[in-house]
Amino acid sequence: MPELPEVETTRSGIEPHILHRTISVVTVRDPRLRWPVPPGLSGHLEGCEVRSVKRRGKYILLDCGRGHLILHLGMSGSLRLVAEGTSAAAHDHVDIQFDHGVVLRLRDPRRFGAVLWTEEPPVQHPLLRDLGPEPLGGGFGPDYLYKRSRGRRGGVKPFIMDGHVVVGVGNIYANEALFIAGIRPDRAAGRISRARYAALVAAIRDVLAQAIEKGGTTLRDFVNDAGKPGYFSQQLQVYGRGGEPCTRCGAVLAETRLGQRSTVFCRHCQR
DNA sequence: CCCAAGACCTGGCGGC
DNA sequence: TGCCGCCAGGTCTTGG
Repeated sequence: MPELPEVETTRSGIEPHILHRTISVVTVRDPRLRWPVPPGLSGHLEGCEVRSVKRRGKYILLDCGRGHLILHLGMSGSLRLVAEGTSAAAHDHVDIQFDHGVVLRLRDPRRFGAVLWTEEPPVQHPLLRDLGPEPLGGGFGPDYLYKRSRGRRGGVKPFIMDGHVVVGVGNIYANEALFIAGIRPDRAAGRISRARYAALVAAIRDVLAQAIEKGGTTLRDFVNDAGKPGYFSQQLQVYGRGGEPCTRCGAVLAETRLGQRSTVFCRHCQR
């Protein structure tokens, strides 16, 4: 999936095109996403004006007045804006057409994404209710991570990738942030000092904010709303560089698996 | 509660 | 060229 910067880039990219616009037709070509697309989705959405386009973690939230649309892009999902009448390609599962001739189109080859409807405030939805703080917002900081980590014996990388601890830190940026902070990904989360968590928090914020600023990293599937790939991946220091030299010390970067996720780090620079 | 592993999918790549 | 195993940006669910 898109990581948080890609989701935010998507959100900010679609917002000006659909905010205060009215949904005219909803087409579900394949409802088999992570959870089935609700059968009544068209009825809920058609005739609604989009009142806001927000994000919580990696969920994109459309306020439709009588309810909220919750979107998640999974591993391979993307949202694009196309002109009404543009033919759908493979994996274009859901279209949300607006009355000004624009279609918001969800493509998701692996179908790990989600399209859900809720009539409650979306943050009360079971999937969002227990999420940790936003990494770029208040409520996330060295003290918070330090306290949350006490007693935890698992590696710090799986710890910061747990959305119930902090949202939006995916595999790419977890690797990058730990490199920048000089912390080994497999170090027990509960045995890291407050000072080192301060460095980690700064690194997480830095790497995410920079990626958002650059419009999101692209590795494979992500395409922004203009249909052009992002270009941030060449700036990655460790992710995808196992076996290559560390940009700081030149040592060969180690590659291993942690929590079943590919993990790259420098044995010399990260302790 | 914490943690590791399994589950859900398709497509692209390297190796034989 | 074809087939096969492995890998991929997430995260919910299950079992110990």
